[in-house]
Amino acid sequence: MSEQNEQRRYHHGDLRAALLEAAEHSLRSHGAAQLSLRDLAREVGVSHGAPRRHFPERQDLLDALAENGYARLGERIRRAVASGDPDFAARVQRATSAFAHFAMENRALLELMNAAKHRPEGTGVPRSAEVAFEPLVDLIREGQERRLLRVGSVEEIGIILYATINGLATLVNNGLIDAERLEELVEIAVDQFLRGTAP
Amino acid sequence: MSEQNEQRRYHHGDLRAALLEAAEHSLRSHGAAQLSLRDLAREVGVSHGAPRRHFPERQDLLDALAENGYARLGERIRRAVASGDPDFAARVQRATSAFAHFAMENRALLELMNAAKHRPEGTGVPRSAEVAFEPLVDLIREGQERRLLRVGSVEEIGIILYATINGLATLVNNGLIDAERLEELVEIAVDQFLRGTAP
DNA sequence: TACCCGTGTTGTCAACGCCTACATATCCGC
DNA sequence: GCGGATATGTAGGCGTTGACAACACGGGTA
Repeated sequence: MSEQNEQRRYHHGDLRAALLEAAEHSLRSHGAAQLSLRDLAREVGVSHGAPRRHFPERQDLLDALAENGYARLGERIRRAVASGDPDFAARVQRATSAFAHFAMENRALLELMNAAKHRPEGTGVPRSAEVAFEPLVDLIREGQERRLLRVGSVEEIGIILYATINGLATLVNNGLIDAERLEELVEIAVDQFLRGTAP
Repeated sequence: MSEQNEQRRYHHGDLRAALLEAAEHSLRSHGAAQLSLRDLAREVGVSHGAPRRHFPERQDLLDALAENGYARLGERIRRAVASGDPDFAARVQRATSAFAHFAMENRALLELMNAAKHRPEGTGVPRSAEVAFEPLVDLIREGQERRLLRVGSVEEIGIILYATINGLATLVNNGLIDAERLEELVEIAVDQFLRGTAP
């Protein structure tokens, strides 16, 4: 098949990926509630029934988007922790700042990630979320081992830090804080966090 | 009109309130996405077009629910602060614990309150949200005045505390933490918060 | 070659939000 | 209390959606 002829070969080739990409774009510009399977099908150039093969229900597609989001968020935090000034507090600040930037660049996606509607069995989304937590948890474990933080449940303290940044981002997302203030608020919050968990 | 005859007087009497009540129930049992205006109309016993008089668009009803939620949350926090052991730290713990309980008893509502889709002009929902913040902000202001907390922007510190609890509740809501752990996590978070903001 | 099965198409259904035209009740100035 | 203005509810309809089923295509393999 000639790749230059984009017109309608019967089989799309990689419909699943194409749908996810279109969905990501639609999510970004119109929000999850406005996202329509039939719209995506039109955009990608397939019939309205085709998406069903890859996402039997609409929620399956939303879950895939959320999972993807967690993977990217985790990777981004991981990179932020690894690069730059190796000072511990600086790395924590970079990690949370990376989170905040991700949140502002992917507002609707973050809301989707925070939605309660994921598949109940859900080894999918929750699992990918835990992977995104890992770099923060690792950082806190390291801080405790190096006696920079007081001892305590590493996982619980990591969750609290994650929740704080996520909560601030949520407040920006629904218009209760201006976006420009987020960076500063995160900085203050992390400052307080480090003082509060100091040995 | 005989009040005992519940059947179909042409005018309902207080349709707006009846719709909100039915919506609250539907929200609780099926979530905001499943909430249907026509369903509510059926439940209340009016025609499918009637709700439009009180909520021209579906989002208007969701906003009203969110606003109502903020009012109740604020009131609840206010009461928690006022009653019981007057020790400062104890009052902060009670305030946040009240928040956590509200969150667990109104999961779908909290998600709605955190949604980004409120009316843009929005002197409605954001305003009512700020009212809900007030008791926390007041508490922090008092702490600073009594030299129990280090000085700093009262509003910003209040927002951070609110965001932390809200973030933890969100993690419970989407299944990343077990609900039973919330109380303990909030307690730890508030502990850290008080240490982090100590003078 | 012949078959199989993953993938895409077509047609259908019930439900929804939103709209308009119309009906009925309630309120307010006379 | 009368009568029109206004608020509130009804009836019907339009276009869109998600989900479903029956069918069409075509690449991979025995």
